[in-house]
Amino acid sequence: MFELDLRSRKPIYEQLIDKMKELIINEVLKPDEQLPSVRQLAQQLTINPNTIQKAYRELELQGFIYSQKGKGSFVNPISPGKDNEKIEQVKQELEKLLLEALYLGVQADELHALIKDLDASKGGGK
Amino acid sequence: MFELDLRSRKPIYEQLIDKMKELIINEVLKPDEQLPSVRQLAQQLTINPNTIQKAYRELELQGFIYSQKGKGSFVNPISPGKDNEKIEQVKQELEKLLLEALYLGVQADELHALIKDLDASKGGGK
DNA sequence: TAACTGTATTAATAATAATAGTACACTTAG
DNA sequence: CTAAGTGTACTATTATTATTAATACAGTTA
Repeated sequence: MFELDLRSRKPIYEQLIDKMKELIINEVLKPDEQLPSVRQLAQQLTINPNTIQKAYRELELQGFIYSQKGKGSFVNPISPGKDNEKIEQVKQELEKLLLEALYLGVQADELHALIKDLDASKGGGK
Repeated sequence: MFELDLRSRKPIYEQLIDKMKELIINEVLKPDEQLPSVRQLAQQLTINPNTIQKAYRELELQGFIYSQKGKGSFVNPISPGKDNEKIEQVKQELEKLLLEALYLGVQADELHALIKDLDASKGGGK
């Protein structure tokens, strides 16, 4: 389910966070679906449970998952209009990247087309 | 010219890279304009010259600046159609962020509007 | 020549990432 | 209730990376 690059300069727990976010955003992991447990995933990836926990803690902070003692960790269903801070943050990052793309010569038309495609395939599996 | 957060978890040299890219992309720093020297900027920010050098080296690798022994470091004018790898990389990051925005409920229309604004103000100062 | 530039190297320290081991509280199936 | 699973917390240790420090060298320019 996960592929890690142990020799990357990017910390393992950050790679985990990115992969998880990707799976959640692409709805491979559905709302309220249970994630692999800290120990189970650690064994599967042959890394330390503490590293998994660090990733899960961060994902919970960012609002992507929720955890319950004794039960497990689950995908957090988005509550519209609730994550205003997060949305603003993402918009800011987007603005920076969009400016960079335009600076590099990417045409606005191409960006519009990209959005259109992504929006169309939203929720539609892949 | 630069504001650093020394107690941030983000390394100083990465903060420097981000600030520089921002200034270059927003054309506050013009093509072929000379950047502050390694030692000068280090003294101004009261950090080590090696840290500045590390940032400059990375910026050069990423194609944003070029450096010449004995002369200085300068903003690299973009050469259209040359930075294909970089463009692809930025597009990939963009796709991830756009998906996240859509997942959080941001409307496609809003994204289109954002691009339109950014594209319109391109090169027009701020 | 003198005073700038970038660049390279080595060493030491500070900060962070990752592992290891243990413990506790909670949930659930038996 | 018990056993085995869950998340969570904590301390300690090691490995990796970031940062500083001090030089040194090569090129440029007034």
